[in-house]
Amino acid sequence: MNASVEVEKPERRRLTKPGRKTRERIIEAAADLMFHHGVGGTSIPDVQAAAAVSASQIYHYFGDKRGLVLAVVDFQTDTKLDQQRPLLDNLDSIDALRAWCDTAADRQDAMGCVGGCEIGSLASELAETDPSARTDLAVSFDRWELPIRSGLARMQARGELSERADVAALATALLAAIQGGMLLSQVRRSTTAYRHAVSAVIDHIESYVIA
Amino acid sequence: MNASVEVEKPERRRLTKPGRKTRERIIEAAADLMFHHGVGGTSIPDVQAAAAVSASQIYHYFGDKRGLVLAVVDFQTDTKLDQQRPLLDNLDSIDALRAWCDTAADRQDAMGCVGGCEIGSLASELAETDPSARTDLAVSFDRWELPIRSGLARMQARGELSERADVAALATALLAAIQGGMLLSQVRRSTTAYRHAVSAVIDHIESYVIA
DNA sequence: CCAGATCTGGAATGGCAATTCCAATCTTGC
DNA sequence: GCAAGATTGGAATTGCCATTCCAGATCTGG
Repeated sequence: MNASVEVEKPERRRLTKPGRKTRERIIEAAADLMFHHGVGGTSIPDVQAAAAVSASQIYHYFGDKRGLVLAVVDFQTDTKLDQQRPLLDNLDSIDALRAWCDTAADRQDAMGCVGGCEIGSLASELAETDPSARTDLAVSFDRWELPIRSGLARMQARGELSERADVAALATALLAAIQGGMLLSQVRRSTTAYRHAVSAVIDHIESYVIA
Repeated sequence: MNASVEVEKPERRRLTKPGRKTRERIIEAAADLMFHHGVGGTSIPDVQAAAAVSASQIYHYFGDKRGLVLAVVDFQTDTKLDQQRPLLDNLDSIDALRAWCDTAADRQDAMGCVGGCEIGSLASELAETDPSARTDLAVSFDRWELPIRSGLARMQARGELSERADVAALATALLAAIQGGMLLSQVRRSTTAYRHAVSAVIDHIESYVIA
């Protein structure tokens, strides 16, 4: 059983110290470019310039552009989830849910609603283009949804949420509201839609709260 | 009031009968390709082949690729709104809202959850790429949201919905749930997320219904 | 029917993107 | 410290794409 684990990433050991640094620099530059201009709008020469590396370095570390894109998907998922912690891991009250969503709204306002959601944008662009990216992004959304569901489940276990509440469905609904709200807000350049969307779903969750 | 209509497209008169037909064929082919492979994944030669036209015809009718994309945005908006009628114009009961959303879910299931929402996909890909496309898509979403809000407003005017309900916010929330649900469903290849998302928001709307 | 405009075919152009290659230069385990 | 392997630079290759051009065919109003 551990054989398969070792096979998963055997070449990781072959990365030297400066190599790891270069690899990381490439991913960060690519993630930034792809967030602002889309995957299709980001060329390898663009990444070269932004990361100050040569073409051979990119191909050395990622094989081809698809490989780089997959690395960016992982990076953005880790980054986005990390930046939401510790709020994300403590979504076990209505107030916590609201505060968490408000934080995202304020951050979006701060950047002028440019760019939408890092993961959602990648998902939309890659879903029909790159099958392995699609499955990776499905995992990303699962990782995002899990702490929401866990928080709701904890509320339910504590008896604060009705047994009739389907916490899995509610977590999915909230994530969907976030994604759809972000998209509308990006297009409209106003977080109003995002705020209305998450507010509606959280209000609905609140209706299951046991007074 | 009809003056503005005539001013809107003054060169339309210069399109000859076969010209209009060719133009339409190009748009339909481009819309289909861009839906399945994205705007960036659709080249002019691709459109040429699919529509059986020469390059000069595309440039004759649309100027450049951006012009074609804008035409596709308009076409997809008109098409999507039309295909939802007459349900879309009669969203003035909870049952009507549910039936309308179910129809979309069933259609999505029928195509294996491939492609997501025609408008949402364009929006995500073009929002930061093409400013005029972004504003066009903002209008598209407005056109979509309006009949939802109108239906809710009618319910409220009839006294079926509490005065405390913010019908504009609720309409936005439902549209966001649709978009986010579609995106999650596209990535997961299952309409479960879409169904949960719209169900949550419609349940919330129902909480404002006056028994 | 005919003149002017529209429409069409197909080749040419110029640029850029993805990828490859190879030689030279570091890093690291031993 | 030294070999083996990792890393890097930069040019070269190949192919495709957006766009242009122009000549010939077709259409439409009068």
